[in-house]
Amino acid sequence: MDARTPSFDPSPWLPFESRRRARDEKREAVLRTAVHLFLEQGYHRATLTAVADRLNITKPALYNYFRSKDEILFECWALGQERVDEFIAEIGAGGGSGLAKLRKLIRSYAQVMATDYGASLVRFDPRDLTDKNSKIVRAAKKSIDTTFRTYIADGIADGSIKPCDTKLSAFAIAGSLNWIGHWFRRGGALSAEAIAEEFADRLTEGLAAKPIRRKAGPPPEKNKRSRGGSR
Amino acid sequence: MDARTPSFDPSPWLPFESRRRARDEKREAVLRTAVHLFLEQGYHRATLTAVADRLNITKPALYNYFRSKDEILFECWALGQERVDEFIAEIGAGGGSGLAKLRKLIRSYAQVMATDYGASLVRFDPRDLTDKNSKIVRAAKKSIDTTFRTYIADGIADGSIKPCDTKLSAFAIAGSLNWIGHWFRRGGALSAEAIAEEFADRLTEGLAAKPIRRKAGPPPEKNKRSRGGSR
DNA sequence: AATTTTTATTACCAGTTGGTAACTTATACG
DNA sequence: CGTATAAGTTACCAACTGGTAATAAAAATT
Repeated sequence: MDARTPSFDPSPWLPFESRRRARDEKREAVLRTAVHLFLEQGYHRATLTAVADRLNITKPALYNYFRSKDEILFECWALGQERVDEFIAEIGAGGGSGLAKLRKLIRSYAQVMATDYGASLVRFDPRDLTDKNSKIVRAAKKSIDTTFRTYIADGIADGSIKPCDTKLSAFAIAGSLNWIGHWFRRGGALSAEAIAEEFADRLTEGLAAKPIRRKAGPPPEKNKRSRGGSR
Repeated sequence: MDARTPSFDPSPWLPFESRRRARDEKREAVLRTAVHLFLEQGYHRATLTAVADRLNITKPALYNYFRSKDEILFECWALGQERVDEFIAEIGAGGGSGLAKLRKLIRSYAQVMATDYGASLVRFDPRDLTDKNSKIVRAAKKSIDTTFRTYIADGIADGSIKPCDTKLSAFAIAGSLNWIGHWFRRGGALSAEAIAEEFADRLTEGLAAKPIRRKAGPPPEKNKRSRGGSR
């Protein structure tokens, strides 16, 4: 794990690279610890001293990597948003009907929500950020909402989705997905993938113009219930 | 921008007016102001001084009615929970299939979510409360979840709802509903009643064993508007 | 080995805010 | 009217916590 420069290293660049990498690694470690603690205790209750303690350093050391507590919060959010931007770009680049794109969106979004950085997209309060960053967050949220609505509208236009109120439908779907960030627990009864699959079906069942083709077997079977109690 | 309209003052403590209102009325006024401010600024950013200011009194005066800030928070939550308990009792007392009960539940829950006290059920963090109250909140949340699951299971049992994963279905529905507390704005384009109606349809469309009977006319039209609030 | 740069620590401060004590004023009541 | 009680106000504090020198230690560079 130690990326220290080997003494026999011929390149004068590698030391620099490794140094930079070490720094980035530490920065990331701070974020990982911070997002975890912020989620666990809540942003306001979680102190920087507590974050530092978990990293075996002291509070002022954190200021070598971040300028302020709210900057850390913002970076956590940004990492989650990055994931979202990625798959949205992917889906946008690919083809398919509006319904198909919507289902992809749901699947990907659900899986991101099941991660710490993903949860930070909905569990943190933008009002804790600077005005500037708060605006960025709001714009991103708006953009996600627009994506949902666009795909739904696309689906209505191409006939894959029944005519419906795009705004309310988008809210309904986004609500179910965002909620994942609140109840999902790693290692629980449900895997992120299973949730993603199920939600892609469930949340579009009512919207699909035609019944959704299942992977195998005839439509619904027995009551497949999962063991209760997570939360 | 829910404007603070200084044109009229809902506070019982009018600057130079008689101060002989009932104690309970004042207590309620504190809660109304507090829940509003807590939602507007977030619990931690909202100071008791700010709450008091809006009521034309000073911070220590608040302590005539409440013992602490977190007690105020808890009472706000409790008022919202009271509404929920009420309609859950009502629905439980009435009859109907599992699907019918579920739809009633969705309708009522959606409408409560569109109120300040309702939103406080999902916008406030139980970790800000004392351990004791925090437990009460968690128990209540669990109970709501159980209600959702029970109605779904009832529906499956009586044939009104297609076999499905009760846990995930409950989460999906609750998520959509809880999300209302985050985006709903009074005086916006959508009324609480319209949202409630639409959600009762949309969120059960995929679950219903048989197509839902609409109030009138053939299935979906473009941009259908649900009108006529029941209840 | 000496020097510069990076990284971490100790010590500390400032601003905020929930909460309290002492005191004052208004209302109810005998 | 005079007294008791409830309700408000002013003044204040204690504790917490984000953030900042000043400084030491470690690492890289020369």
